[in-house]
Amino acid sequence: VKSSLRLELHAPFNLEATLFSGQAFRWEKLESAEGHPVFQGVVYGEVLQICHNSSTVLTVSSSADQINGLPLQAFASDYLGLDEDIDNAFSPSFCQHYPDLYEAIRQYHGTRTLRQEPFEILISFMCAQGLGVSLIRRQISKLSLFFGKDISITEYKFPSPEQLACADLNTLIQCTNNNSIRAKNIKTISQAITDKELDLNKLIYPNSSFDEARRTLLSYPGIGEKIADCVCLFGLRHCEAFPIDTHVRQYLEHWFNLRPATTTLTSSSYRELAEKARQLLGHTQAGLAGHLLFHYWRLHVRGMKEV
DNA sequence: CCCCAGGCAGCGC
DNA sequence: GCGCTGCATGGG
Repeated sequence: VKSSLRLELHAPFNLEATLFSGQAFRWEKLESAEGHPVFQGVVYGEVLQICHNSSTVLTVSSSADQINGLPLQAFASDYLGLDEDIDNAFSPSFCQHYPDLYEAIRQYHGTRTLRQEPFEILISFMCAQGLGVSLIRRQISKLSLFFGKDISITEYKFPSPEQLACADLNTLIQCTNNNSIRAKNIKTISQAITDKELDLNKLIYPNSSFDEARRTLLSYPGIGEKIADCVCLFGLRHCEAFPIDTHVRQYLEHWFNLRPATTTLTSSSYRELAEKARQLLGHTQAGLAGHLLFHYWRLHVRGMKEV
């Protein structure tokens, strides 16, 4: 550990829910003998440890005093989304119409949407099609183990686009749950980034509009409406993105009686449904509100485990 | 054995 | 345009 600091919180923050609500796949909870648990992750090639010491203080330590060109404190507040206006995640009219639901979700008040590394998020959600979280996490760790650079005995940097572009296809297939189509799609988009055909940084808000970012992503094989929205929300800072997966589809129908026009989600019925959800939840923070509902639905209605 | 997991693409109609 | 199916594997 090179650098360590205290971070003052000025609004409610839920570290555990933020790291384990299904938007980050590589964070670990370290055993702590006593006191508060320490969470560890690898971001931009540096080891980051965070502990929620009290309701108003985080302790952050890292293997570097700068991450992604920012001083540790500035990086951590940005990465964790501490500036998000969580008190307004749900509009006044939503709270008025759904008071019981709003009250139930308050146990996760303080859950943020992380601003993660665009490339890692892109590949992670490309690995997430129709699989459970345990299989998704396994794929991400294998990719890091086989192709990323080792930082220490136990920690691996997530691979770069170059490393995946020139990866041995059979080794890559081993990492992607033996799905050769997925492996090939990951290679294709990694090659496009290596060749500078695709620049994810240009798609980060506000460098590009939400519509342009998702249209660009959709032009690559293996990326559909849902994955494009996940990448936009968790990796590209587009807070109006509203990913619709099987869980979201279920709760939209169960709680709000919102249904897509077709039984299998086509592009147009997906977009139509997402727009209806934005009208219900508000456009500016639809992603955060949807993420909170997603987390609550999975854990408390479906009874799934966090990790 | 079944069905479902943070889906996508290709096909027939 | 819509609906079905293959892709893969672990867990309930």
